[in-house]
Amino acid sequence: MTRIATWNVNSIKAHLASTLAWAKSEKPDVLLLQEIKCLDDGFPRLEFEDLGYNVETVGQKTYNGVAILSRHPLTVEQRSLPGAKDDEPARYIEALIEVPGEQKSSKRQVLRAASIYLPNGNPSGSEKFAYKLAWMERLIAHAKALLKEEEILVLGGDYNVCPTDADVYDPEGWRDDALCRPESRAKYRELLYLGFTDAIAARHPEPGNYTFWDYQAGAWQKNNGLRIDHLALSPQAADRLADCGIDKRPRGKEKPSDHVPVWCDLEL
DNA sequence: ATGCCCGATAAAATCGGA
Repeated sequence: MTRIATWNVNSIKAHLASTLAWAKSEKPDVLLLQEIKCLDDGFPRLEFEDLGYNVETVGQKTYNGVAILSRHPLTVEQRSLPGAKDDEPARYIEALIEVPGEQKSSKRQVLRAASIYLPNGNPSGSEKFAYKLAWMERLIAHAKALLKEEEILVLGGDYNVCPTDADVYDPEGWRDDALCRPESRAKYRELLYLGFTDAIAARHPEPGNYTFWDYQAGAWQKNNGLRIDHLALSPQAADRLADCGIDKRPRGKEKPSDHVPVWCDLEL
Protein backbone atom coordinates (compact mmCIF):
# COMPACT_ATOMS: atom_id res chain seq x y z
CA MET A 1 0.00 0.00 0.00
CA THR A 2 1.21 3.48 -0.83
CA ARG A 3 -0.05 6.53 1.04
CA ILE A 4 -0.03 9.93 -0.63
CA ALA A 5 -0.96 13.07 1.27
CA THR A 6 -1.28 16.76 0.46
CA TRP A 7 -1.04 19.57 3.01
CA ASN A 8 -0.91 23.35 2.75
CA VAL A 9 1.29 23.95 5.79
CA ASN A 10 1.17 27.79 5.75
CA SER A 11 4.94 28.20 6.34
CA ILE A 12 7.01 25.05 6.92
CA LYS A 13 9.18 26.91 9.44
CA ALA A 14 6.25 28.12 11.54
CA HIS A 15 4.60 24.69 11.49
CA LEU A 16 7.59 22.38 11.33
CA ALA A 17 6.94 20.48 14.57
CA SER A 18 3.32 19.65 13.70
CA THR A 19 4.23 18.66 10.13
CA LEU A 20 7.02 16.35 11.37
CA ALA A 21 4.73 14.85 14.01
CA TRP A 22 2.03 14.12 11.44
CA ALA A 23 4.50 12.59 8.98
CA LYS A 24 5.91 10.44 11.77
CA SER A 25 2.54 9.12 12.92
CA GLU A 26 0.69 8.80 9.59
CA LYS A 27 3.75 7.73 7.58
CA PRO A 28 2.75 8.96 4.12
CA ASP A 29 5.04 7.52 1.44
CA VAL A 30 4.64 10.76 -0.49
CA LEU A 31 3.85 14.11 1.13
CA LEU A 32 2.91 17.02 -1.15
CA LEU A 33 3.34 20.40 0.57
CA GLN A 34 2.16 23.88 -0.37
CA GLU A 35 2.92 27.35 0.99
CA ILE A 36 6.30 26.37 2.42
CA LYS A 37 7.06 30.13 2.32
CA CYS A 38 10.84 29.76 2.14
CA LEU A 39 13.67 29.49 -0.34
CA ASP A 40 15.02 26.04 -1.22
CA ASP A 41 18.00 26.62 1.10
CA GLY A 42 15.69 27.53 3.96
CA PHE A 43 13.66 24.32 3.86
CA PRO A 44 14.26 22.14 6.96
CA ARG A 45 15.55 19.31 4.80
CA LEU A 46 17.54 17.41 7.44
CA GLU A 47 14.54 17.06 9.73
CA PHE A 48 12.57 15.27 7.01
CA GLU A 49 15.55 13.25 5.82
CA ASP A 50 15.84 11.96 9.39
CA LEU A 51 12.32 10.54 8.95
CA GLY A 52 13.43 8.78 5.77
CA TYR A 53 12.23 11.27 3.15
CA ASN A 54 13.88 12.46 -0.02
CA VAL A 55 13.15 16.17 -0.36
CA GLU A 56 12.50 18.24 -3.49
CA THR A 57 11.37 21.83 -3.24
CA VAL A 58 10.44 24.76 -5.44
CA GLY A 59 10.88 27.52 -2.92
CA GLN A 60 10.19 31.24 -2.91
CA LYS A 61 10.85 33.94 -0.36
CA THR A 62 7.85 34.92 1.82
CA TYR A 63 5.07 33.54 -0.36
CA ASN A 64 4.00 30.31 -2.09
CA GLY A 65 6.51 27.49 -2.44
CA VAL A 66 5.78 23.78 -2.97
CA ALA A 67 7.55 20.53 -2.14
CA ILE A 68 7.43 16.78 -2.70
CA LEU A 69 8.73 14.54 0.06
CA SER A 70 9.06 10.84 -0.78
CA ARG A 71 10.27 7.77 1.09
CA HIS A 72 11.02 6.22 -2.31
CA PRO A 73 13.49 7.52 -4.90
CA LEU A 74 12.10 10.40 -6.93
CA THR A 75 13.08 12.34 -10.03
CA VAL A 76 11.75 15.85 -10.55
CA GLU A 77 10.02 16.20 -13.93
CA GLN A 78 8.70 19.78 -13.69
CA ARG A 79 9.55 22.72 -11.46
CA SER A 80 6.81 24.91 -12.87
CA LEU A 81 3.64 24.37 -14.82
CA PRO A 82 4.45 24.27 -18.56
CA GLY A 83 3.80 27.65 -20.14
CA ALA A 84 5.34 29.55 -17.22
CA LYS A 85 6.83 32.99 -17.61
CA ASP A 86 10.27 33.70 -16.11
CA ASP A 87 8.90 35.32 -12.95
CA GLU A 88 6.33 32.59 -12.31
CA PRO A 89 5.49 32.18 -8.60
CA ALA A 90 6.51 28.83 -7.04
CA ARG A 91 3.24 26.91 -7.35
CA TYR A 92 4.02 23.60 -9.10
CA ILE A 93 6.39 20.68 -8.77
CA GLU A 94 6.01 17.24 -10.35
CA ALA A 95 8.06 14.11 -9.89
CA LEU A 96 8.30 10.45 -10.87
CA ILE A 97 8.52 8.13 -7.87
CA GLU A 98 9.75 4.54 -7.98
CA VAL A 99 7.57 2.49 -5.68
CA PRO A 100 9.08 -0.93 -4.87
CA GLY A 101 6.79 -3.95 -5.26
CA GLU A 102 4.90 -5.14 -2.19
CA GLN A 103 6.51 -8.58 -2.41
CA LYS A 104 10.11 -9.23 -3.32
CA SER A 105 9.00 -10.93 -6.51
CA SER A 106 6.63 -8.15 -7.63
CA LYS A 107 7.72 -5.50 -10.06
CA ARG A 108 8.36 -1.94 -8.93
CA GLN A 109 5.82 0.59 -10.14
CA VAL A 110 6.12 4.17 -11.20
CA LEU A 111 3.95 6.84 -9.64
CA ARG A 112 3.79 10.41 -10.95
CA ALA A 113 2.77 13.02 -8.40
CA ALA A 114 2.43 16.80 -8.51
CA SER A 115 2.15 19.31 -5.68
CA ILE A 116 -0.10 22.16 -6.77
CA TYR A 117 -0.72 25.55 -5.20
CA LEU A 118 -3.37 27.10 -7.39
CA PRO A 119 -3.75 30.92 -7.27
CA ASN A 120 -6.46 32.22 -4.94
CA GLY A 121 -7.82 34.66 -7.52
CA ASN A 122 -9.61 37.12 -5.25
CA PRO A 123 -11.22 39.49 -5.78
CA SER A 124 -13.45 38.04 -8.47
CA GLY A 125 -13.26 39.87 -11.77
CA SER A 126 -9.77 41.25 -11.03
CA GLU A 127 -6.49 40.58 -12.83
CA LYS A 128 -5.77 38.03 -10.13
CA PHE A 129 -8.98 36.20 -11.03
CA ALA A 130 -8.02 36.16 -14.72
CA TYR A 131 -4.59 34.83 -13.72
CA LYS A 132 -6.24 32.04 -11.71
CA LEU A 133 -8.38 30.96 -14.65
CA ALA A 134 -5.43 31.14 -17.06
CA TRP A 135 -3.37 29.05 -14.64
CA MET A 136 -6.17 26.48 -14.52
CA GLU A 137 -6.24 26.43 -18.34
CA ARG A 138 -2.53 25.61 -18.34
CA LEU A 139 -3.08 22.92 -15.70
CA ILE A 140 -5.84 21.36 -17.82
CA ALA A 141 -3.62 21.35 -20.92
CA HIS A 142 -0.73 19.76 -19.03
CA ALA A 143 -2.98 17.21 -17.29
CA LYS A 144 -4.46 16.25 -20.64
CA ALA A 145 -0.98 15.53 -22.00
CA LEU A 146 -0.05 13.54 -18.88
CA LEU A 147 -3.14 11.34 -19.14
CA LYS A 148 -1.91 10.02 -22.48
CA GLU A 149 0.93 8.32 -20.60
CA GLU A 150 -1.65 6.15 -18.78
CA GLU A 151 0.37 6.34 -15.56
CA ILE A 152 -0.58 6.10 -11.92
CA LEU A 153 -0.85 9.86 -11.50
CA VAL A 154 -1.91 12.01 -8.56
CA LEU A 155 -2.38 15.78 -8.89
CA GLY A 156 -2.63 16.87 -5.27
CA GLY A 157 -2.71 20.24 -3.66
CA ASP A 158 -4.45 23.40 -2.59
CA TYR A 159 -6.69 24.05 -5.60
CA ASN A 160 -8.37 27.10 -4.06
CA VAL A 161 -11.63 25.84 -5.57
CA CYS A 162 -14.73 24.73 -3.65
CA PRO A 163 -16.15 22.29 -6.22
CA THR A 164 -19.82 22.55 -5.14
CA ASP A 165 -22.06 24.33 -2.65
CA ALA A 166 -21.80 21.20 -0.47
CA ASP A 167 -18.14 22.08 -0.01
CA VAL A 168 -18.81 25.50 1.58
CA TYR A 169 -20.35 26.24 4.99
CA ASP A 170 -22.21 29.29 3.64
CA PRO A 171 -22.75 28.97 -0.13
CA GLU A 172 -24.79 32.17 -0.34
CA GLY A 173 -22.19 34.25 1.48
CA TRP A 174 -19.38 32.84 -0.67
CA ARG A 175 -21.19 32.99 -3.99
CA ASP A 176 -19.02 35.76 -5.44
CA ASP A 177 -15.75 34.58 -3.96
CA ALA A 178 -13.08 33.42 -6.44
CA LEU A 179 -13.06 30.00 -4.73
CA CYS A 180 -16.74 29.44 -5.48
CA ARG A 181 -17.32 31.38 -8.69
CA PRO A 182 -18.94 29.34 -11.49
CA GLU A 183 -15.90 30.03 -13.70
CA SER A 184 -13.55 28.45 -11.13
CA ARG A 185 -15.85 25.49 -10.61
CA ALA A 186 -16.27 24.98 -14.36
CA LYS A 187 -12.50 24.83 -14.83
CA TYR A 188 -12.18 22.33 -11.97
CA ARG A 189 -14.88 20.17 -13.55
CA GLU A 190 -13.14 20.49 -16.90
CA LEU A 191 -10.00 19.05 -15.29
CA LEU A 192 -11.91 16.16 -13.69
CA TYR A 193 -13.85 15.42 -16.89
CA LEU A 194 -10.58 14.70 -18.67
CA GLY A 195 -10.72 11.48 -16.68
CA PHE A 196 -9.61 12.33 -13.13
CA THR A 197 -11.32 11.23 -9.94
CA ASP A 198 -11.60 13.63 -6.99
CA ALA A 199 -10.79 11.05 -4.31
CA ILE A 200 -12.77 12.59 -1.45
CA ALA A 201 -15.78 13.44 -3.65
CA ALA A 202 -15.84 9.87 -4.94
CA ARG A 203 -15.45 8.04 -1.67
CA HIS A 204 -16.87 10.50 0.89
CA PRO A 205 -19.54 12.43 -1.03
CA GLU A 206 -21.43 13.65 2.04
CA PRO A 207 -21.45 17.47 2.43
CA GLY A 208 -19.22 19.33 4.87
CA ASN A 209 -15.93 17.48 4.38
CA TYR A 210 -13.84 20.59 4.83
CA THR A 211 -10.06 20.93 4.53
CA PHE A 212 -9.67 24.62 5.50
CA TRP A 213 -10.97 26.82 8.29
CA ASP A 214 -10.07 30.53 8.45
CA TYR A 215 -8.12 31.72 11.47
CA GLN A 216 -10.63 34.54 11.91
CA ALA A 217 -13.98 34.76 13.68
CA GLY A 218 -13.79 31.34 15.33
CA ALA A 219 -14.25 29.56 12.02
CA TRP A 220 -12.83 26.26 13.35
CA GLN A 221 -15.01 26.27 16.47
CA LYS A 222 -18.10 26.98 14.36
CA ASN A 223 -17.04 24.52 11.66
CA ASN A 224 -17.15 27.30 9.09
CA GLY A 225 -14.97 25.44 6.63
CA LEU A 226 -14.26 24.95 2.95
CA ARG A 227 -13.14 21.92 0.91
CA ILE A 228 -10.40 23.31 -1.30
CA ASP A 229 -7.55 20.78 -1.00
CA HIS A 230 -7.93 17.91 -3.44
CA LEU A 231 -6.36 14.71 -4.73
CA ALA A 232 -7.13 14.23 -8.43
CA LEU A 233 -6.43 10.65 -9.51
CA SER A 234 -5.81 9.38 -13.04
CA PRO A 235 -7.86 6.30 -14.02
CA GLN A 236 -4.85 4.10 -13.29
CA ALA A 237 -4.60 5.63 -9.80
CA ALA A 238 -8.36 5.60 -9.15
CA ASP A 239 -8.48 1.87 -9.97
CA ARG A 240 -6.05 1.34 -7.10
CA LEU A 241 -7.78 3.63 -4.58
CA ALA A 242 -8.18 1.65 -1.35
CA ASP A 243 -9.11 4.48 1.01
CA CYS A 244 -8.84 8.23 1.47
CA GLY A 245 -9.66 10.82 4.06
CA ILE A 246 -9.26 14.25 5.58
CA ASP A 247 -7.38 14.37 8.86
CA LYS A 248 -8.97 17.23 10.79
CA ARG A 249 -7.04 16.59 14.00
CA PRO A 250 -4.08 18.94 13.36
CA ARG A 251 -6.46 21.93 13.04
CA GLY A 252 -7.52 21.52 16.67
CA LYS A 253 -3.98 21.65 18.05
CA GLU A 254 -1.82 24.59 19.15
CA LYS A 255 -0.76 27.05 16.43
CA PRO A 256 -2.03 25.01 13.48
CA SER A 257 -1.95 25.61 9.75
CA ASP A 258 -5.36 26.78 8.55
CA HIS A 259 -5.45 23.73 6.20
CA VAL A 260 -5.41 20.04 7.16
CA PRO A 261 -3.89 17.02 5.37
CA VAL A 262 -5.85 15.07 2.77
CA TRP A 263 -4.57 11.55 2.10
CA CYS A 264 -5.23 8.51 -0.03
CA ASP A 265 -4.00 4.91 0.04
CA LEU A 266 -3.30 3.30 -3.33
CA GLU A 267 -2.83 -0.42 -3.85
CA LEU A 268 0.71 -0.45 -5.15
C1' DA B 1 -18.68 44.27 7.86
C1' DT B 2 -13.55 42.95 4.26
C1' DG B 3 -12.26 43.61 10.06
C1' DC B 4 -11.70 39.87 13.21
C1' DC B 5 -6.35 35.95 12.60
C1' DC B 6 -1.93 34.52 11.06
C1' DG B 7 2.89 34.50 8.85
C1' DA B 8 6.72 37.07 6.65
C1' DT B 9 9.22 41.08 6.45
C1' DA B 10 11.66 43.97 9.20
C1' DA B 11 11.55 46.95 12.89
C1' DA B 12 5.86 49.46 12.55
C1' DA B 13 2.88 48.92 9.47
C1' DT B 14 1.81 46.32 5.19
C1' DC B 15 0.82 42.45 2.08
C1' DG B 16 -1.35 38.15 1.10
C1' DG B 17 -4.15 34.71 2.38
C1' DA B 18 -9.36 32.43 1.50
